[in-house]
Amino acid sequence: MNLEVQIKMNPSLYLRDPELSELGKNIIKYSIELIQKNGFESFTFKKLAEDIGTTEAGVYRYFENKHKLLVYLVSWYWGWLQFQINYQTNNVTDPIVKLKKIIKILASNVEDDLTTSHVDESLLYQILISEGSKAYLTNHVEQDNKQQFFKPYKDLCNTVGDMILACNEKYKYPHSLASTIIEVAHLQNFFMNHLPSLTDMSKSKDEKEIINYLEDLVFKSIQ
Amino acid sequence: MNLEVQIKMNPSLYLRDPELSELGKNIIKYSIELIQKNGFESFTFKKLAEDIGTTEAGVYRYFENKHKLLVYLVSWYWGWLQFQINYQTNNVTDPIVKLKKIIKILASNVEDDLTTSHVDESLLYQILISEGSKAYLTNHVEQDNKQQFFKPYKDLCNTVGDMILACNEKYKYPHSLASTIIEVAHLQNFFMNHLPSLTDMSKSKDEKEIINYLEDLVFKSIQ
DNA sequence: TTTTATATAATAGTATTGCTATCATAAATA
DNA sequence: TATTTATGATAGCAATACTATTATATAAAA
Repeated sequence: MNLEVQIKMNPSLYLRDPELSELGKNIIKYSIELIQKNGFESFTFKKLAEDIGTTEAGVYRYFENKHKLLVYLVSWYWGWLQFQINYQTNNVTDPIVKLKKIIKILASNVEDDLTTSHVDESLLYQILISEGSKAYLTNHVEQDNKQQFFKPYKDLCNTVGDMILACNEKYKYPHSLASTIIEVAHLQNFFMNHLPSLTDMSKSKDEKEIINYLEDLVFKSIQ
Repeated sequence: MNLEVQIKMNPSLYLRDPELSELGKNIIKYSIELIQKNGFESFTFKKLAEDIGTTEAGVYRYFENKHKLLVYLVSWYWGWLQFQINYQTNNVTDPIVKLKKIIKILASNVEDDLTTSHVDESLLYQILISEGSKAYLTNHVEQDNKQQFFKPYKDLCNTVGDMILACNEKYKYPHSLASTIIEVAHLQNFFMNHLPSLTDMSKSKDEKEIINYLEDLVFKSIQ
């Protein structure tokens, strides 16, 4: 038996758990491909169903609508990233080294994690960059928040915030700086690739330049 | 005759210039109200037409689709803000004072500017916080960019970047820091109001705390 | 084994959205 | 006065965002 990493998901996000059937796993797999390829606006359950070889009604049995599916994917990603961060910084004791490691993970292009067979993390990372903020930039953000849809994101912010405080317990804005790092990592990546004049990254489009920028920003901020 | 501030707009954004007719001005005025109230996703030209007292086809004569209208509003805002910044920092010589002033303008709740009768800037500011990034977070960002849709935004980033360099000409990331300030000002405002645990702002929800955070971030970064 | 619950496929149908086209009329301009 | 131009009114159409129904296959429970 293969050891598969399981990310525990909020059941309010789905009607039927997509991890528990082939069709469900295909919905996840193909929706990631389709959203990454054509963007969230042009993504429909009908197109997804055609790609999978099922019907629109079949997809609706798993997810109420495409927004819930997006929130599911985004939550899954943050849950997976939390796991990666815990795993990769587990044996690091120096908080500064740890925080640098976290920044690197947040701003690096992700490689496909083969222990999660139905999720291509490198595609999902691209979705997070372009579509991630649409998960919360809605008129119903507060209802969604009450249903805990953003818990994995908040947990990650807390992890980063705690690490900031471990570096400097007197720093006044650990949560704001944490959410800033996470968002700016994606924003600068998007700008670097699509609106480069909004950044100082060279034409090589190397994520390492974003990591350098973020490290400079963070460690000067917290001293 | 009243002196009205006119923001010069990119003609590719509209089919007919909305500033030149009553109907056009109503499209701007009521779209701002409707998007601010119900969010961009649920906004349709049909609902807008009903509010104005015209027909859907009437709105389509001015704007190709709702995305172009959003980009129009966002561009208008950045153009207007550029004007405000130039005007309000005109007589300031010290670049540090000037940069502080800019940060304050970027992160402050805007009051309605009475010299622009068909635009309520305080509502438009709310739209920018919740919907602004959707103007560029699309699959067609590069085509839109080629058509100069984001020029006012880039111009503003350049202004801020120049001021950063005026404070410290050796700072390595003036454009990235500029786009970071602009985006984070809105993001932290959104989080403060809807997902407060992602920030360190108190329950008073005072924008001044965001200004303090940004000042701390910027001036520690550039020394 | 038989019964029964469960998942999926196939199909249909409906309201709304996004958009285009046509025609009549009113107002502004030449 | 003739004519261009903007608007209003209406129609229509393809795609989107769903919901409902029935049939069939399959796996679990009796």
